[in-house]
Amino acid sequence: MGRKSLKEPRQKEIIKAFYKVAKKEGLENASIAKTAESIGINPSLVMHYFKTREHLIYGLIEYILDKYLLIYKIPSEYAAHPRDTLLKVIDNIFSSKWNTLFDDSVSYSCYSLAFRNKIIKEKYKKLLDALRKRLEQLIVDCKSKGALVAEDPALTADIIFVLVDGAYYYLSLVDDKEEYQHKLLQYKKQALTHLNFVSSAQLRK
Amino acid sequence: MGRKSLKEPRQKEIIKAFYKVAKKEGLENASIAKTAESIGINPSLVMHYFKTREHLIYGLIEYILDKYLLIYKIPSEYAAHPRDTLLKVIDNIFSSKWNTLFDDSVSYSCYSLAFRNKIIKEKYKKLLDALRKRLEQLIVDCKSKGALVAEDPALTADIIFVLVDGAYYYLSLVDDKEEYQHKLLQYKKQALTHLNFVSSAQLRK
DNA sequence: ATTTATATTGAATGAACATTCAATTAATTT
DNA sequence: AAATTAATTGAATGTTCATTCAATATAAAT
Repeated sequence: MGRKSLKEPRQKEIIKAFYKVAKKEGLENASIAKTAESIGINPSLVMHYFKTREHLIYGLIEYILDKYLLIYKIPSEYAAHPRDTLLKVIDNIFSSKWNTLFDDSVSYSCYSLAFRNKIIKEKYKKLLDALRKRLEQLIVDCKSKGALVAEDPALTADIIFVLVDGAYYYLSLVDDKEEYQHKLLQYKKQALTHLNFVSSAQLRK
Repeated sequence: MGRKSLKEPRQKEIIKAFYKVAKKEGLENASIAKTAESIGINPSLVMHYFKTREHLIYGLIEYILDKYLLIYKIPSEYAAHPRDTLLKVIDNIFSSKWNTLFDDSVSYSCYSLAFRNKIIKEKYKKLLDALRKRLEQLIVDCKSKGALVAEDPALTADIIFVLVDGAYYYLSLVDDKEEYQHKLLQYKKQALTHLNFVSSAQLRK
């Protein structure tokens, strides 16, 4: 009996609002008051659903992960063939789609908190590992079909994401659109080289 | 006439203090009051030398650059041979020396500010480019001695730093010492592979 | 010793902050 | 309709913050 709980949807709503404020003004300026005001609720309500501001940030990191995992969502017409799937995912990673998933500014700010907060560190590690695991699985699928050569799929996936993270670390500072596209393509080529795809000619042998 | 200016040394002293506070409590918690107190001066004095807190951060970024450039300082016994120099620098980059240069937490926090502040963005871009340029020069030196094959030294240097930045992005979240060392070695090998050194056997030909 | 420029202090400002607590409102069950 | 449970509000707390301004102290030059 009693009133139905609105906990889950409310929490998600608050996290989304918190993210929006952080995106606009920076995580360090994203306050509970601003968050509450942006969705027309009382600041106390935020505190009701999140013990502290830190807990709100924990929620935000889970939200980041959900968003980033969307790079693995690809149109169903690709999904039938592992090779096409993997190539499409690489396309997603090295394209403007990456930036539409989640604001890098917020992501880096959350990341920097990991250095002084164990829980955040664990959550972020989990995030990076989740992204790697999914890519590893795609590589394994390709390998089993003979579409590529990979001695150690986990390592390959890891190196690819090292490239990705390093790439956007630099690219985020590049304003010139041409330079941006040029570099992005270079980095993508690097990643593809690493993936060691078997050429169609070789496949036919 | 009038009193001698203490501007430069005082500014540097304040920046160092600011860095120390940021290292300990996080950049977002590094206040002018705490910084001033840590070196026993009045907060107003900080404001006297830095118009705003932002200007203090600008100074901090220049300080970061100075520190990071120290990876290129190597013992003189290596300096005679480009190959040894480059290898030593790679050693420096992929070793615990990297972390002693500058606190990653502070660095990432500054970096994240680039997304909402053009000046910081430019300064950080300059920082990354400076690190790349120095490495490029080392590669060019090696190339001219025939110690390695590099079609495009600038690109090679860029890719190496993409690997470095991506590597530490992940490694900063790894607590397990063994895993850390293992991964670090893997990443270092990647970097060395990219450098395309000519083997001593080939050199003798 | 007076002038001059800079260093340094001290007090005050108002704004924003996270968090608390008690009170009220709204929905659901018996 | 009475009881119950959760949602939501409102007011208040004390702290910290960056920044300001005027006042004072100190050193160098005339």
